[in-house]
Amino acid sequence: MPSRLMPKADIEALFARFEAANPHPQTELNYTSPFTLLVAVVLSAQATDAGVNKATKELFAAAPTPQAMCALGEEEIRQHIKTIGLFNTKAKNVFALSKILAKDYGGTVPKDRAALEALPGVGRKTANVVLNVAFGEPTMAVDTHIFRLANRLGLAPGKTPRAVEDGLLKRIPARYMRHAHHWLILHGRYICKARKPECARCLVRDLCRYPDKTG
DNA sequence: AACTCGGGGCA
DNA sequence: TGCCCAGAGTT
Repeated sequence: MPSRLMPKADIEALFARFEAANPHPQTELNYTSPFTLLVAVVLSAQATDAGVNKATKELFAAAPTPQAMCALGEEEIRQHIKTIGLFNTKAKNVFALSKILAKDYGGTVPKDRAALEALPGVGRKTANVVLNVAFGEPTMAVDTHIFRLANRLGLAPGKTPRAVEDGLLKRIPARYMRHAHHWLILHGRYICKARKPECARCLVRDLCRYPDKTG
């Protein structure tokens, strides 16, 4: 099996291109604060982004803070997110974590991995997104897109999300860590798709270590 | 590390 | 129908 590890120089070039093409990448998830970001990511688990975007727009208009979310109540939350997958569990989790944030953290989102991962519905991936996007910490959130791209491109091949996360942290230059998550996730969503990657439109095709390039 | 959970989207 | 999705929780 040929090495699929992308050379460091190529990784530099890859992110330089992403940065040139999209200097200020933004997630498509609808959020305006650490709290709404946290909830948006919790809701996005195993759900399509279009549905989550619509649901969060409604939900956050009604309740943009933990206190407001508590006042809204679990049943009302459920009604707002009824169009996305796993809405039952997610409504329960959003209500429960809002209560915890309101009671134990004065309505703020803790800038602390252990505290975040202790919240219902929040795992390592969600905690990393919040730490990176909301608080600017150098973490890499490995979701299905990032996991796929790390292996396809050869950025940090690995069998488990944690192995990929560690590899990405080591191999991505520090100055790109702040936006790497957004660049990769948008690339995975629209170009390097799971089913039919559109290599013909790919900005970094010549750097890619994916053996089955098409298009 | 592997399995379960549990809805909608899309081929 | 069958497989996938911007995962988390449990065993």
